[in-house]
Amino acid sequence: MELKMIFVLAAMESHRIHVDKEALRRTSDLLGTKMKQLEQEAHRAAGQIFLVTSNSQLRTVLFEKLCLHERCENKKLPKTINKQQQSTSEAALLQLQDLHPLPKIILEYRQIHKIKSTFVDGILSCMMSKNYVSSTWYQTSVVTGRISAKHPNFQALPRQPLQITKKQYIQGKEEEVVTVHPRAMFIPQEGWTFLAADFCQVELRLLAHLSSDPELLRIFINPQADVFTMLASQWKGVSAGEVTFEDREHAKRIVYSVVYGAGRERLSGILGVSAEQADLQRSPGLHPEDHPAVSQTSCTLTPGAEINACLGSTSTLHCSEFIVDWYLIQRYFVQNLLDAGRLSRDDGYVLSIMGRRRTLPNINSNDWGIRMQAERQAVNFVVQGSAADLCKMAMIRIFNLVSSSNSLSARLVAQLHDELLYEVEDSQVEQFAALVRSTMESLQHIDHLGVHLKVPLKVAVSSGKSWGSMSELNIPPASPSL
DNA sequence: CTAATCTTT
DNA sequence: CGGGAAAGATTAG
Repeated sequence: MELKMIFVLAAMESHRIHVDKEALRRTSDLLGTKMKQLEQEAHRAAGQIFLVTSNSQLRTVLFEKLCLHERCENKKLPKTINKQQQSTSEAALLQLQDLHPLPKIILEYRQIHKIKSTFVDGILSCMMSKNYVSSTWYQTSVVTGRISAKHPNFQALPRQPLQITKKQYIQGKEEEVVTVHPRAMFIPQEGWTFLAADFCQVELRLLAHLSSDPELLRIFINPQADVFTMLASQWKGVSAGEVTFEDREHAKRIVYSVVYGAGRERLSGILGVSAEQADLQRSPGLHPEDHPAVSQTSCTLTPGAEINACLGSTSTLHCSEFIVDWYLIQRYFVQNLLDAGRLSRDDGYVLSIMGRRRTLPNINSNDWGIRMQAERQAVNFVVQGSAADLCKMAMIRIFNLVSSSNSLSARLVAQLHDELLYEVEDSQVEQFAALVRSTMESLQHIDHLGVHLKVPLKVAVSSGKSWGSMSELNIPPASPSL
């Protein structure tokens, strides 16, 4: 499979992705002036001049000059990993933001700085005198078998636009809100359209298959609404239609965090609850040595109620009429992998669905922390690695179909792990969309590799005239047998 | 929780 | 002056 991938990646790498260079230059200037404003505000708030990008200088201002840590003894402020210094991380600044104006300014500055340096100026530097980019793609740099991209890292461009308020110094003008969206800078060539095909909840479907959890299987076998939307709607107590992008994303993070073994600290952070709040009761019946992450913390999502994080209780996240015990899935998944022969303790390796292997020498370590980390990596590898296998197979099959076609001219532009981005001639969009979707969904069964997933694969297709403005494309479902 | 890349100090 | 580690941002599940 990886040998066949070489041709796919070579074709993708030689494709020129057009960029609106002028728009990129304009946003660079815009963000530059905004950052200068924020820098001045920061200096004024601090009462001195300092390098806003330097965390060590910020630490001096925040804790030695303003002594903000002395004013929040009830809160626990994060420390740096190595030395036991006060951290200037996002979590720390969020704790401090009500005590002083400076933390908020720094948070906004960092957000804009990241966008400007990496996604605006960074992309510009990848273009030199051209008006297009071509990433370099790697097949061997990710341990799970995913592919990665460099210069630019196409897989890490912000998905959400950034809103910034532009201060107007012209009399009679109101403040102007401008949205900056790096993805919108990428445009197809004249007469062509971007088409994206996304494997829906692919890792969760693989988790259902690999764990054989009946409730999780039922969610995917029955034609259902989006799982994360359902979870988010019950969590927020609103209808599915009212769930925002952020709500769904939050629910998604909670689910993946729990199944991949997040501990008390991490989970409380994601839930937006302090670790102390998550540390209320300890159930005497459980032994933390056996299942540290799960027995220390678990979360309950009940319809219309807010999230409770508490120690020792079992965690269930209700999903409409389905009640999925994510905690239980997490707890027994390592045993599932051992039973299925996907994880070998004796030989210290783990296998993906298509036989990709990762060695895990620490799976038998005497050090509890090291051993548990290897177990989390085992769980994550089987799911993430299997998803990577599926996506690579899809890329190869679609590549071969296009190559052997007389009419199709679609080109692969990028791969975003579970999503394929193509550039298609306007007249071929619908035909190609149907082909991509049926090819991807057919990977539920791959006879010669012995792959037979217990749940169907679902693919969502969208198209647009820029990468920043893609809209769902409704195509008739594939009908293999009539 | 897992897996990456990129920029700055 | 430059290599490397650390921190903190982005992405994907």
